Amino acid sequence: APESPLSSAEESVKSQQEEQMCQASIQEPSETSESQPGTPLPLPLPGHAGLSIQEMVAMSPELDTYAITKKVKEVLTDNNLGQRLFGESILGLTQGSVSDLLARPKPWHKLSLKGREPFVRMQLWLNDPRNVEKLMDMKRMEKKAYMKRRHSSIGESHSLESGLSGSDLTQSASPQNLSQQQQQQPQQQQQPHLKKPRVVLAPEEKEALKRAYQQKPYPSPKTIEELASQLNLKTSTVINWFHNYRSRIRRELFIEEIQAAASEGGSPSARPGKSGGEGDNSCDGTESDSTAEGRPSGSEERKGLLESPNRSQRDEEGEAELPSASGTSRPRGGIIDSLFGIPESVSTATATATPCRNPKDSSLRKKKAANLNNIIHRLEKAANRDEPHEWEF
DNA sequence: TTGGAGTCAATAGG
DNA sequence: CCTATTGACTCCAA
Repeated sequence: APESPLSSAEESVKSQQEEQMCQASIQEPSETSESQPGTPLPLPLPGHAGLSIQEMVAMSPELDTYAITKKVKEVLTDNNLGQRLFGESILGLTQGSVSDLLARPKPWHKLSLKGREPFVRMQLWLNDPRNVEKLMDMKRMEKKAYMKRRHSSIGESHSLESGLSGSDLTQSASPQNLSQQQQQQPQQQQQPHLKKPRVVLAPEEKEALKRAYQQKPYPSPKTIEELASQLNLKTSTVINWFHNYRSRIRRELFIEEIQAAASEGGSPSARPGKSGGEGDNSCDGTESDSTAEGRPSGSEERKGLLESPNRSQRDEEGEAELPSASGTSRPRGGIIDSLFGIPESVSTATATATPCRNPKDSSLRKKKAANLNNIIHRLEKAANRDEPHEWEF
């Protein structure tokens, strides 16, 4: 049993040594009851020397988020466990968030401390030999509770809203999120039930916004107002749209970055065939002549994500022992080291074929261009200059 | 204030 | 049921 060639050239970037632990505090549930070996607390984390997760996150070595999510997805589907259950009981997140995280994990080095938390939890969960078993138990319990509920309380109604979830998991809002409830605008709100309509932008509206984005990823308030009135949308909707779009575009870039890195070197290379362009409007107004590549600033490094093509990957659950922990960068952390001792399954996963799909390729360029615009925007801002024209006053 | 990071939660498809 | 998408909101830092 040879060890994995490993290597994974660690990079020793400047990595930020964040040792600033702020004493917990934060919002721990402060639940009254507590314990019970192995049960339900909202965010149960095995003993682990009593470290809080935040501490663990701070001490965690670099994790391969892509490999982790891949493995988690595999385990969940293989065992018919849903994202909702997993998210609420293991990560303390809602289904939608879990879906997003699993589908588009950001690279470790681009995550904030907070953003790393779910990945640390996932790794911890993967390391737990009884993870699946435990989740399945919860599933059963939930079902039981559900059955009981609908059987006995048919005429009863304690509902106001919030429907299900009754389960026992209780706790859904573990992390920080209390407060806030519904805060309706102080404008005529008579009945507590005025659901917000949930704006749904029409395809043409999205197209228009995307077009505007290509033109100016960071529109001025004035431009935003114009867009809003032209499209007949609330200003805040347009603002939110830009925030969200920028953020999501950025994330896709990270992903492509990962895939590119993963398939560097020997892989058959990406298929140039661009087939299918998917509707994206291909219009682009912005053109920038220079697409000169080259990393703008030396901010990022070239991560050594290379992996070696593993021949076979067998997966077996169970044992997860790893002889020695590779000395990743973090010096300290004996316990941690073992906690994160990657069980092989995960580390192996990485290598496995990355579906080098290059679904959309044309969009890549656009995204990169947008990224450049982003940088330009910042530089301009730093230089204290804004849009050239708009000096009016 | 502005922008970014994380999430929530409604909702569209399966 | 389950998962994916996405507008809106909270927190935080510059």
